[in-house]
Amino acid sequence: MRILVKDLPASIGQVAEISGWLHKQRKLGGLNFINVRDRSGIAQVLIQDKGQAELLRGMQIGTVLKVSGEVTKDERAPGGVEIHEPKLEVLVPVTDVPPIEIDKPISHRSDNLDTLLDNRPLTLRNTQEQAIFKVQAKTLEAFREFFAENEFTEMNSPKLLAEATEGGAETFKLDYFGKTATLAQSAQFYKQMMVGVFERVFETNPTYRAEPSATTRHMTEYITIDAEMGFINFEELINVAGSCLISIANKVTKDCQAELALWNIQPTLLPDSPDKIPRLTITEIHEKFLEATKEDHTGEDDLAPAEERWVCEYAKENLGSEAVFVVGWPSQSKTFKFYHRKNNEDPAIAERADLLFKGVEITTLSMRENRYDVLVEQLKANGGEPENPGYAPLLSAYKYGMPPHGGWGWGLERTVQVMLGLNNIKEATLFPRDINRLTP
RNA sequence: GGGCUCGUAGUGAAGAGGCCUAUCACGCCUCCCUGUCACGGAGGAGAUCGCCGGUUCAAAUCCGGUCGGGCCCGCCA
Repeated sequence: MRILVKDLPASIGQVAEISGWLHKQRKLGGLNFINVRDRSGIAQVLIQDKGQAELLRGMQIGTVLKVSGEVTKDERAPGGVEIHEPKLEVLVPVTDVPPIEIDKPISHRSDNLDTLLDNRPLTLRNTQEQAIFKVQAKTLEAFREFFAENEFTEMNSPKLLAEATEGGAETFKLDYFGKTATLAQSAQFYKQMMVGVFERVFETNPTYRAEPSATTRHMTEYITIDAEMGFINFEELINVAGSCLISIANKVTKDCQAELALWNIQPTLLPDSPDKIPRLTITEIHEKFLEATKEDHTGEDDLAPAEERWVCEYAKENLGSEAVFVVGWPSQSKTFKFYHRKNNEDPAIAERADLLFKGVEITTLSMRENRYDVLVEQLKANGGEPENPGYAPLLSAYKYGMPPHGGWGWGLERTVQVMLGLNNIKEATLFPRDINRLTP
């Protein structure tokens, strides 16, 4: 019966059977070492028998093997355990030489991204690549855990839509039985409608943007962690997002030590409570950045990427946090969406914040305007037509009782990208889609 | 969409007018090797230098075009 590589130490002295992929061979003549990889790790097998060694002649990395032999304690073996006097069975022979080596770190230089991504089915077998996506899975798990603890209900909204109504991003259009459908650019309206149902909802959903962006942090398809909650104010909303980041960072730090070590990641610096995550206004950041770099962005109603990187470094050095909430967004600006809520005391300011983490904008959160009449006004002011049938479901939810509410869209891949210090978001995506890439 | 940049064996790199019949490392093949773990040693195969055209006695190298990447900016998650 098969056991996993990770359980070998518990079987010392016994005959055990493992199955997996041939990951690496080191032949020393009468003494041959092979590494066998399964889902739990990599085991060393010592082959001395000539006949057994001969079974591997011509077998390439990736050959699927069943190996049974005596589990032996040996300080010289990695992990202190290896399999001796094995009986090998080739379950699936691989005789073609793989296009890429997977037993050592694969180049992540931007010039070589194509090789990394074109060969995804193989490059993902590399343990360092696997680590990225274990961290991503753990991050998702941490999100779900956080949402469960805070009584959010998980939802799923349609990605095939009749037309684009939210505005802002370009949408993909496709033929839908003779009509035109669009791919969802966000779950915004649906999660707001669901606030009227469950108060607190979240969704981990694919999001499609037809923006011709060519940067290290944009893709045409990515995963958004959407959350929306009712009966909350702006300060509370920010603190929930901050708590969420802290609990994710803590869980990943605790549960992914081996994976983080593979990428030489230092522990994340975050305060122990969300109210201690710095809040800086756009104006403050423009001014500090100007002072520090002599580069002037004052007066602009958004941050430049260089400012985002800089302010996170600044906060790390001076404020004990690698995360920063950017507040003080002007409501007279194209960054203001019609469903955003203006501050009651100062309507020139939107109740909106961006969460920057390790130099990248990972989340945008805002309070939503929950008053029907004001929403319709803002929609008109934004050039929208309330009569457009696309708004009907949302307006219906508003008309029949929407509490004060707010929420966020949180980029999963960007979060993992910065947690692992990766240069390009595509490195943190299994099968990325961007302006140039539709395969594999 | 704008600007800048890069395409050399399967992979990663060097070569920047003639020393190139293109170099190195990894991988692959053959042989040697009983404690390797980036094993080591000996030998071998593998590249019309992205493609098309031009300049030149001579082009991987210079020029133009083209195709395919990347980075930055705009925009955003």
